[in-house]
Amino acid sequence: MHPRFEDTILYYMQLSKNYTPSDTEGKWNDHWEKQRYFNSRPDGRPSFTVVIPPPNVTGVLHMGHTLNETVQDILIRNARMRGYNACWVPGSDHASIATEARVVGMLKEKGIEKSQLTRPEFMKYAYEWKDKYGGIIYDQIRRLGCSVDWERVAFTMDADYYASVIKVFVSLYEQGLIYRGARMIHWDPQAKTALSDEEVEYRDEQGRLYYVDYAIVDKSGRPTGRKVTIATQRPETIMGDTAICVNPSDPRYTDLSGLFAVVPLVHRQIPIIFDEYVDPAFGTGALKVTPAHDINDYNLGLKHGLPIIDTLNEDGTLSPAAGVFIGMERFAARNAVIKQLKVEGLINKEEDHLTRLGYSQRTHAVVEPRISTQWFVRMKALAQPALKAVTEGYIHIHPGDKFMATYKYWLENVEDWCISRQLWWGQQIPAWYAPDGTFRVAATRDEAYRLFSAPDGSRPPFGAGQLRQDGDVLDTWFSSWLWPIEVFKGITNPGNADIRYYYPTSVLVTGQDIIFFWVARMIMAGLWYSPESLPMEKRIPFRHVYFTGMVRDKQGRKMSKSLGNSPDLLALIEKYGADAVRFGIMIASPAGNDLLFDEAALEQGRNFNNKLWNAMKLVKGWETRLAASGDPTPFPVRWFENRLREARATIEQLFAEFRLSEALKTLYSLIWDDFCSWYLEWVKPGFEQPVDAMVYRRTVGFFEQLMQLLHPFMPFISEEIYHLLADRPEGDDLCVKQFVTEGAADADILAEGQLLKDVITALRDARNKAQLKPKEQVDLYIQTGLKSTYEHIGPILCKQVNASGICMPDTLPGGTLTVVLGKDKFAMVTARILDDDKQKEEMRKELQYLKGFLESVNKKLSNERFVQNAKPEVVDLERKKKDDAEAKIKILEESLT
RNA sequence: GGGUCGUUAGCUCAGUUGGUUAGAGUACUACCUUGACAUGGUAGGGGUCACCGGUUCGAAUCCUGUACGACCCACCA
Repeated sequence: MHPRFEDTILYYMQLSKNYTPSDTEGKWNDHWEKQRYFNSRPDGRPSFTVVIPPPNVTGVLHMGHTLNETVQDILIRNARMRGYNACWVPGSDHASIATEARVVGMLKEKGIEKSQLTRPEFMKYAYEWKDKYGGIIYDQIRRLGCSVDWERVAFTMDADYYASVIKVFVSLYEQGLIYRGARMIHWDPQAKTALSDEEVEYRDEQGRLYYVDYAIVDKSGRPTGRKVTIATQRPETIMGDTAICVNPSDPRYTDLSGLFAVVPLVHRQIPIIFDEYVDPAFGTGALKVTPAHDINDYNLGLKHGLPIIDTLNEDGTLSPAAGVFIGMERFAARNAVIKQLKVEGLINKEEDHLTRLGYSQRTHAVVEPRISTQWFVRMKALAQPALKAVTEGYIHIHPGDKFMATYKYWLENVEDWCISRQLWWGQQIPAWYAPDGTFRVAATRDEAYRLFSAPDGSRPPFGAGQLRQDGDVLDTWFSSWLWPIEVFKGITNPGNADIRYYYPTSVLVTGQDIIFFWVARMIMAGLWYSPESLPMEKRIPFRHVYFTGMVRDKQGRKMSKSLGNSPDLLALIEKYGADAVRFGIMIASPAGNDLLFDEAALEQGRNFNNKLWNAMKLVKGWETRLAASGDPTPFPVRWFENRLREARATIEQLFAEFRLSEALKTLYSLIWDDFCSWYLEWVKPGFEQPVDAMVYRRTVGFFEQLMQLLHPFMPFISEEIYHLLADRPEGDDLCVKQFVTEGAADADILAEGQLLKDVITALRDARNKAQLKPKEQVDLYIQTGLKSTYEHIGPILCKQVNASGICMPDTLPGGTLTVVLGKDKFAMVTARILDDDKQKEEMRKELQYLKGFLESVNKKLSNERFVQNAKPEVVDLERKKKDDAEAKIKILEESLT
């Protein structure tokens, strides 16, 4: 006996008017988990594996996550119901810089500066933060109905996971793919760390261009009276200038050869250099070169052997090397420099200038180009196979190839990846420095110490305790790129049973915004760390990538905290129910398209819940008044059986193409229109009339199948209704009920059903237009060549258009409500006199339309080239259209006279 | 500057290899509350498929170009 089924009868008697999600969702979550339906272990079935894109432990889930998790759950539940061993691994990402920035902010509010804390003290706060927000995220995932295996929760800073990251670092270093060096990198002065190129976001902004005069002197420093004006947006960097550069072909400046310029404010003498790089048309055609603070200037400096003067501290204040305004914040310093230059009369012009500024993705501080010693991954070697995996079709990207070009371009032009971060929250870089500054890379201090030994085995002249570990941590993506492997311990315990069974994962569902950060790098890592003996299709981390779009608000704006347009997921679940939230977010969300989030869609989902609930109440209500079965299978049952087969095939096809919102739309229409509006109305008995027992049994069967199809999308209500429809033995839950394959649909029966629907609609329309009240009964006469068809759909037709009965005479009675559909003509005789003129008016309109239609068809058919070139079936179709239209016109014209 | 994608009903979107005078949801209009559901029922109105040109018997669909929009990439101070 099902654990809660003893209450069913009582529960049924109390069935509420509307569906109440909060009564069922917690109950089913508990039940599914207790039955361990979501827990997966390798077995003989094929695996279907999804690893969750681990949310950052920085806060709560937003609507973008909601969309991604819903898509994943639909795929996982569908697979679970189709014979796969479905495994969905949940987890979260430590999100190094993002979390550290939030923790620092939280501490600041408490009046604690990070600089006052030791590293272990800080880590303690960070772990507390992680536990708090990780818990919130997991609760949200559960409330949404996500069928993840909670025994497989992974976190990118778990001990094993940490070890895997270190192991990968060491091995890439040993393979020469990681190096340490001084390079120009992007610096976040707020977080005081280096960033990768990908972590910088650019925004167009209105800047200002200042024209500054530099005096020209000869090589012994004597004034020449000549001056050069340069244009700059960053006057605060002039103290770092080490040259002035002009284009060698620029006639305005040829005389400057061999002369020097004097840097304003600091009065340092710098050379004039010549390089094609300078565009004579921009500004004044003269460029100040500041190698420490601009990537182009850095490259110019390298080429011309210029010194580098770093005038900024790590926090963005001016360093002693600046000589003036030391310690002043960079933007304040800019204003101070401008003011001083004006005092000295050296600024002769200012103008607005559109520019692009780089911001730190996480702290939103303006980044500084900065020369700094960091760790890098050589990307070229890793990129090659990753490119091949996608271009050669081992990994399929959905939708279509929309992102292929982007992916290809990035990999073909990829730069080395700066992976060191000057932070504490993350995996600490396993490099160990001797007192003399040399280092070795190893997973442990002892191992590193051993590496310092001379080739003859003699010990180094210092103790292991004197080794100092690199203080930096690794970029968070340097750990998450291992996610699909290490959640199955594929790096810390290679070749184990899990990794062999679950890897490669089946599909990765994620936002298109992290295609470079994560998707491309996971492919690199997957290929690099899978045994080379395996074929490509076993080394890729996933077979399909499903990109979801960005969730925006109704007005198309990005969801953000500052705009306050990002709804709270739990509040939405409270208000509409988890199924309705899932429905609402999926219904208008084709892969890769941005989704304009509108609560109206959730309302539609809630209404759909209610519709299902009431249909269940209707069907359950028949249970107590069953009559013995009469006829062979009645028409509505035969029709819906085939309609269901047809829709099932469509839905399976849409799943195969990852067109999930289309599948949901198909299902929605199947349930609401075909099942509720047509089928149930056709088989519904009159008030307090008995129901054919076989019809009841078949109807319950249909309902179950519909709930099964719906289950991946709306798991809670479908499971609830499944159990309310019948008593179920232990373990018979929709959640794990396997789909059965059925035969093909019978096209003839579907066509008859369509005819019936069309006739009903046409007759109802005529009744409406004649302003007949629903209660006014008519006598129905039909003139048709399909008498046998109308004989078996007749009773339904009568009920649906409120006719007392049907006659099929050779000629129809006059003075009636007349309807023409195809080659059939219908007449409804009413108890009262109808407005004949109005009816004729309708018929004339119809006639006019038909004549236009016929004309267009005739035009085609009289075109010889059409008849010659078009496919025969197309021509036949046109001929048929012509016949039908002519027949209908004839009937209409007869009726009018 | 380079690239990708998009433009179909008031709004959000389908429209499969070119072939019924273009479909759905939502919004809108009219009518309907006695028996599943007004979070509902029945029916209806609504589109020159962004624009110009081309290919074709035939174009929302294929091709040139234009306009507008979104996104990505790029070292022009």
